[in-house]
Order: sequence, then structure tokens, then C-alpha cells
Amino acid sequence: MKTFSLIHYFKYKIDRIKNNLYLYSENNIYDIPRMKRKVTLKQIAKELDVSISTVSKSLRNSMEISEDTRQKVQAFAKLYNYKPNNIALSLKNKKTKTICIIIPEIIHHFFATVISGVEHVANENGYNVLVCLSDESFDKEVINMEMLANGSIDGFIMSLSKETQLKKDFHHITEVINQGMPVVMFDRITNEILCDKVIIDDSLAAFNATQYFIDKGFKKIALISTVDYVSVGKLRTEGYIKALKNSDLKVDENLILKIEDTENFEDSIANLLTNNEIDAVFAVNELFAVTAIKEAHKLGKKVPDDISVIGFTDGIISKYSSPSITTVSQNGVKMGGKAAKMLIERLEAEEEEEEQYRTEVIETELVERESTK
Amino acid sequence: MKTFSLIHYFKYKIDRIKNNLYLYSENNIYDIPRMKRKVTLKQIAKELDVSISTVSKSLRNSMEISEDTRQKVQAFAKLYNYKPNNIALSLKNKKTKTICIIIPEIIHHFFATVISGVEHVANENGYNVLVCLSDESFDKEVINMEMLANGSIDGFIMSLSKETQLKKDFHHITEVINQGMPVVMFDRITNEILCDKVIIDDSLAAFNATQYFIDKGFKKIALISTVDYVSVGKLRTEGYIKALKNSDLKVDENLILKIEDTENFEDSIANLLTNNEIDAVFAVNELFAVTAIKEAHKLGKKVPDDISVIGFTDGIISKYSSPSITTVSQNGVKMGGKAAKMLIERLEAEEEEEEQYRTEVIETELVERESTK
DNA sequence: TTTCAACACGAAAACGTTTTCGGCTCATAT
DNA sequence: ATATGAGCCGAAAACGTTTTCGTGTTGAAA
Repeated sequence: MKTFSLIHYFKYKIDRIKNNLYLYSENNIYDIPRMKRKVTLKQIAKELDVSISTVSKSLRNSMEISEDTRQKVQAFAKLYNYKPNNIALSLKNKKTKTICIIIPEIIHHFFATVISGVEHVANENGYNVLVCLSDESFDKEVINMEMLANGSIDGFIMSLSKETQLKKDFHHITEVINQGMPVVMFDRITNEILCDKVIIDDSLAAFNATQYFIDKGFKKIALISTVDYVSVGKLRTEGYIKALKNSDLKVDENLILKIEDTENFEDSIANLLTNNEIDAVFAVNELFAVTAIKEAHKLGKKVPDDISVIGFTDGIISKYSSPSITTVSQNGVKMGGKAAKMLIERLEAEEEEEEQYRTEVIETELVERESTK
Repeated sequence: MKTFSLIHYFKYKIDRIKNNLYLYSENNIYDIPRMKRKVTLKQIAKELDVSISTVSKSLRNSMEISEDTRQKVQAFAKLYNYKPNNIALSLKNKKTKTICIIIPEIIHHFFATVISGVEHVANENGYNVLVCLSDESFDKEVINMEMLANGSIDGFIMSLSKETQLKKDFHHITEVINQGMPVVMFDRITNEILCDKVIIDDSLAAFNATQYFIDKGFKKIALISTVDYVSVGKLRTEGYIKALKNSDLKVDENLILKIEDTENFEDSIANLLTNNEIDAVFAVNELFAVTAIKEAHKLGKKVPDDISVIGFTDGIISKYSSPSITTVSQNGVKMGGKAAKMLIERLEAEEEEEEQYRTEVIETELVERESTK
């Protein structure tokens, strides 16, 4: 054999392939002939009459193997487009190079941007991203985590569902963490869990937005927020109140609307606008902001001439609605990227486990557009 | 032992756990004491002085095992919260119960809705969803597919990147299919690949939208489309032209704008509106539609009084912009759900492989809103 | 001629499952 | 007393890798 050149050697092999005498036909006679099943080390070893170890080492350019065999194996592997089986590697290495992001909803610009950020950073580092939706349901969140904590993934990035925030039940998360699987929380977090976190300073951002109105001389500033158990809603409300108090303006409960449902809130907003003389509206998300504008128009009030509006989350709506909406930008891509970076760093840290959990704060800024004057 | 009750038996075990004499401490002395590492069959077997097989069979309620042992094992497993390792199962079963969806972009309402549909159907059937972004790049699409085709996933759902559509190079896809891995394409597809597909009738939808204008008596109907290599852009253009010809209206090339870049196209649209007397605009996506409205307003033309506008994709912009936009709804959730269903059916079909590829057409409808009169 | 190192390779364990098959023990039927 | 069979369990293979360690061959040095 050694006197033959590699070329001749493979010519013979290739002929056998063409005639389908080869490798695949002996495995499974039901295989459709043209179907190239994935080739394994074992098959290569058998064909080349060497051991599996030799093949593996050759492909990893081990010095243990002679130049000759190495080339032979590598050429053969290339010919058959050999790629190591990832599952087998995962089992052996006890790492899957896959991280999971659990979010309440994906049809939501902010969360989509976060995923985008996560994906890119993960990819750069050779990781894949599994996406799970909790649909704002506690149970789905639990099921998803339990299903995946059994070796399928290396770590979690997550934003809590509303229901989880309401129940304040985080046992599923502590359990996962106790098993040694890192978790990074973002945006909708809880202080009851010790882990890495990525947030914006919701309170400060709301303070700044409110202050912006105050600086313009507005006195009757309304707030459209979510119910308090949604962490970010609560924090933004706090910032709003702080800004008012800070400027010695009275906090009028009538000007604060807390919306529970994610649908059919138009009437509540219309009522708010009808029953009060309002200069400005600060809404904790895009939807509330754009709805406020629409309802104001219906009531014959012009934005920004009669009422100014600031929203939260620099999403697609704020940018493209007419008038476009001044908003607190919440850089989702950056947030996701940061979360992924933190997770991967922890995954790849020497197991020393400094155990120093960090909370990163992503800066926000007020993007001025047409809905304020 | 048999004379002891299970309670007593486990009391002893539990005491050992509390004292950390147990199971984990002997594995890795560096483990932090409170950290419960995942427990395996082997560890259970060792502790209970039975074989691995016995443990496995007990947990799967095999009749081979005595009632006694079965209960003992099950109780023990429950106590330690045993969950089978998914990776090991994947390796053994040669299925991962994971499917991958490759899309050009995620910060895009339509694709987000598709993912949502895929996720829900996948979850109902016990599958997880890996999300990959091609960023409209051919290379990233290839890399993603090659990386995952090595056992990591069971099948693909994908929408082609622009670059791939431009190059018309689909070797990465045929390769994957030849390896026996099913692929379902949606929305941006190609006829050069034989596989299951989910689409809308882009041409018909565009025809209907155009016809809607024609029925209203409009004569100067403009089209804002993408460049032709984007499959859906081309098809929608065809539908537009067909409708005009069908009604013996002349097709004016000046009224057809093909946009290549995804940014900075405002001027092109402004030019289109300035240089022509236009009754109506049909745009092949939301962004073009909303931009057309904005530019029209800038030029002092009112929508829908002076110009009517129809968009494509019933997204967040169409719904919340002012005026809200009449649009061809493209049910992404349904599309994703259908794609997932087809993929999973093929995965779980008895390997008979009927090889009958189907193309499902999701119906569209025209959602009338404020931008048309 | 003997000894020893360098070289090239293979056997086997390990990751965590499931499943087939074989074997042991005991009671029952002959 | 022996054969039979049911009941219960363990050994081992398999999935596809990587890696450690052992071993046989070769050549050169003593």
C-alpha cells in the first residue's frame, strides 16, 4: 500500500463509492443510495484499517501519529466531509456550547433586540442560542428551565415573566443555580436571587424623563405605568414620583394610571386624558405612549402642541409613528450583548468561581423627537 | 433491609446527606458543599447497591423489576431530583428534539411572529428551538448550517438571506438535505431546492391589493418594492403588474420604485412622490409604506385624502402609526406554526419517507385601516 | 549481542443513557 | 430428586468522541 500514491489509493476508494459498494450500503440496506449519512470515526477507522484512536489523533494533528498516516486519514476525512458529532462531544466535555434565553414574549421589539445582542455575542464565542418563551406564564418558565437544566445547555439568560414577578416564586431559578449552572437576569429581575444581572437604571431614567418635563415648565404631568408587581413598572413609577417631589410638585394620584391588562386599555387612557387638565404624559412603554397620542387626538388635543408625550423603549413604534415619539432609549442589543458576555465569561472562568456576582447598568438616553416641544 | 420500612431507610440516607458524607463529597472534594450536582444513574446504582440497568428499568417502570426495588429506586430518585441527561439520550436515540430556525434578522416584526409560531408548535410537541441569524449574509447562513448539521439538531426551518438569493448558491442546503436532515423553507424560498415549503401567494396578494385600488378608480398607482433578487419582492411586483394589465391600465416604469438598501431610502420615495401625480401607493413592506406616508405629509399631501397607501405585513407599525395603515396581512404566527408542524411530521414519520414534498400556502387578507379611502 | 529510547499505534475508559440477553434463585410440577 | 419456568437482576453493547496508558517495533548506542 505504501508504495501507492495517495491519489491512486483514493481513486480506488472513490470508485467504490460511485458503485455504491461502499460504507453506506453496508450499514443500512434501506438507505436511499444517494443519501450520504454522516461518517464517523469508527467508519473511517474501519476503511483505513487503523484504530479509532489513530483516526482521532490524526485529525487533531497529534504528534503521536506518523506523517504518513496523518495525511492519509486527513485526506480521507476531507473526502467524506467528516465533522465530529457535536452531541458526542457535548457528552464527553460536559458542555454543550449552547445557552438559553428565556423571555416573556418575542413579538416585542425590545426583547427581539435583546435576542439579537445575545445571538451576536454568543456566535462570536462559538455558542448557539436556544430561545424559550414563557408567555408571561410562571409554569412555562418553570417547565422550560427544568427541561433544559439536564445537560442540554450551559447557562441561562432570562427576564422574568409577569406571573413569576407576581408570585415571587423563584425556586426554579435557585435550583438551577445550585446545580452549578450560571444564570444572568436582565431587565425584569429580582433582588431575591443572587446572580449576574443586566439592567438599566429604570428609576433614574424615569426621573430624567419627568425632570425634562419639569424643566419645560409643565405642572400637570401624568404617568401611565404598569401594575406594581412588574419590577420595571414600579421602578419607573418611583423615578417619576421622586422627580416631582424633588421639584416640590405635588403628586396627584389621579394623574397616575396603572394598567394591568395588555389589551383594551384605550378607555382607561381616554379617561385619564378627559378627566384631567394635562400638560404632559410619561408612559412606561411604547404602546401606552402611542395610545395616549391617539386618544389625545381623538379628544381634539394636539401632540405636542397641547400635550407632550414621552415613551419608554426606543422601538419601532416610537420611530415611525406620527408624530414620532420622544422616548427613553433602552438599548436592547447592548443589554443582550452584555448579558451574553457575562454568561460566557462565567462559563469559561477557571472553576475558581470568585462568586462575585455583578450587576451591570446599561445607560439610557432621552431621544428627542416630535412628541415633545 | 427488607424488614425496614422505606421511611427508615431514607432517614439514614438523609442524615448522611445532611452531614455531607454523601454522594457529592466523594465525587469532587472541591465541590462547594451546598452545591447539588446532577445525580446520575450510576450514582444511584452505587448508593442503592444495584446495577445501573436495574435503576434505569425501575425508573421506566419495567415489569422486570420487583415492586420492592422499583419503589426504593423511584423514591431515591425523587429525593435526589433525578432527571435523565438529555445529551446522553440524544446520543443514544440519535435525536435531539431540537429544531433550528435560520432567519435573516430578528429585529423585524414578521420574523419575530414566525419564531413565535414555531416555538409554540415545537413546544407542544416536545421540541426546543434554536434560533440562528444570518444577518442577510450568505456566509453566516452556511456556517450556521454546517455547524449544526453534525447531530446538534434534528431539522431546519429557514428563510433565505438576501445574499443567498442573490448568489443563487444553495449547496449548503442540498448538502444538509442529502444527509437526511429535513428542511422546511418559508417566505423567502427558492424553487431550486426540493423540500417542504410554507409561503403566502405573494403574487396574488399583490394582485388583490392593486385590484383594490383599481376598483376604487385610481389610475396612477405606484409600487415601492425591493430589488428583484429578493424572491418576495419580485413576486409582489409581478402581482402588481398583472393587476394593472388585467384592467388594461398601462404599466408606468416611473411609478415603480425598487429599493436596494434598507436604509436611507427616504429620498427615493420623496422623489417618486414629487415627480409624479400619484393616486395610490402599494408598498411591499411596512417600512416603505410608513415612509411613503411621512414623505407625502412633508410634501403637503394628505393620506388618505390625497394619496391612499397599502402596505404589506400586518405589523406593529401598520397598526399604530397615524394614520394606521391598510395592509396585506401575512400571518407570521400561522406560517411559523405550519412550518414547525411540517418539519416535526417529517421527523416523526416512520422512515418510509414518502418523499412527497409539499408547499403550503397561507392565506392573506387585506386589513382595511385609515390609510385608504 | 544487548539495552534503551523514540516512535507509532491500539486498547480501553469515560461521558450517561437504554436495551438485549444471559443467568441465578426459588417454587412448582413431574 | 429432577426438570421447568417464572421472577428478578446484572453484564455488556451501543451511541461518537477524546485521552491516557500500554505495547510492539525499530534504530542506534554500548
